[in-house]
Amino acid sequence: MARRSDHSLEELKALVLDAAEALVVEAGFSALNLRQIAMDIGYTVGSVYMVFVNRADLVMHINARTLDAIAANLQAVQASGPPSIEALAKAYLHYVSKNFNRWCMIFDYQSLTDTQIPDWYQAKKHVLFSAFEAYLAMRTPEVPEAYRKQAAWALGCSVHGVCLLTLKDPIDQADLEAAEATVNVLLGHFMQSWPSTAHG
Amino acid sequence: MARRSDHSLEELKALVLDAAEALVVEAGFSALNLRQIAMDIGYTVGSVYMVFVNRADLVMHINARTLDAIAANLQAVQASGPPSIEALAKAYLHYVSKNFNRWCMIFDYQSLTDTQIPDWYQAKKHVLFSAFEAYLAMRTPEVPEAYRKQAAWALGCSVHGVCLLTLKDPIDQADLEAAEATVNVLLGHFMQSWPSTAHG
DNA sequence: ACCTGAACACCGTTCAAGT
DNA sequence: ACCTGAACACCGTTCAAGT
Repeated sequence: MARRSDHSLEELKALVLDAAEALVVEAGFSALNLRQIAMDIGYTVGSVYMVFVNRADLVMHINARTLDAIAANLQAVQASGPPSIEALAKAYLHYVSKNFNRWCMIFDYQSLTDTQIPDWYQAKKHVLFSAFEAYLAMRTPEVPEAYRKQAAWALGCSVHGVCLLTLKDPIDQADLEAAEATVNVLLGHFMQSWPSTAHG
Repeated sequence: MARRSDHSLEELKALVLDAAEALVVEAGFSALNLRQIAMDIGYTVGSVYMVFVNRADLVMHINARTLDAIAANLQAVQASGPPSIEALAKAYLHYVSKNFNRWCMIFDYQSLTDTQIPDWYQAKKHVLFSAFEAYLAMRTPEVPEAYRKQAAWALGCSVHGVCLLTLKDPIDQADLEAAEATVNVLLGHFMQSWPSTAHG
């Protein structure tokens, strides 16, 4: 069987990615099955290895999309209103609650791969927190950059931790509201004493 | 072959648990292999199912041990010095850094099981944050309990999030110090404006 | 009653063979 | 050059058969 005129390798890669993402959204990380993906797009398992080196690589590329989507979400919030750190956190919370399975898989990847995580992927993870940093820079430009970065990292990790421990698989409204309330308590107290004189 | 005089079922269960824990500590969640465990303790795979319902159940019981160990650690810190929330957080950080693979598996379990997580296990996870709550209760008894609980939950989630995003597999001293610094920034700012007048 | 060992179903991954 | 399909190694899980 010669090359299929149906799809280029680029297109095949996109097909695999889309099918895999659909499985994850539907039923989570454990449902990401290479044979299922191949069947869904009308190819066989071997073809998946033409466009991804292995399952971990596929997972990583789905995660990259997820991280990009979150970053775009946060940037949209920043662009479309007065600067507010509560609004940023709320946007993050909402994305997570609406895309829980995809979001969870970001952490599954770490225990999945034995090889070194590539730099471009690591960088994407940090982009998430640049929104917080930009907010702090705008509000308190006098604070040294190093301290500001650390504070943004602390806040990002915190909001993240609240999501992880407060939300669970079938997200209900109560969970989401509880997470929002917790985040607001956290940000409220933190920002009330920001900036501190003790930075440096 | 009749019942082995070697071990009672209780003892067999402990053998499996110890062997499994050793594998996880050594090489992480993905190394937890039932055939390997059986070989290590001189039984066959089937015997594991005499004392655990399945792999997820075994993982859960290892996690329960881990959570108990963390709780004991935090209680020891509280008992052995002046109350300090920084000391509590530092103890948590140190436990995580010294038992990283075991700690990580706590989250792998959630995406591992399809069945409902039992209440006694869910409760253990919350015990982690009771240390923070006890500290807040001691320091500011006038704050309403509900608000205090929420603040403790917020702080617990935050410290947790910092661990998750700052520490990675081979823990080096630099990572640990960065995590400590981040946590100190966070707790410093939060406690500086605690209690707020806006609680309720 | 306890334990084995082989079977089953199902993975990810590879690769010689086809067109 | 692209794609298949079968094989391989390795899982978790089950269970009839042994002692």
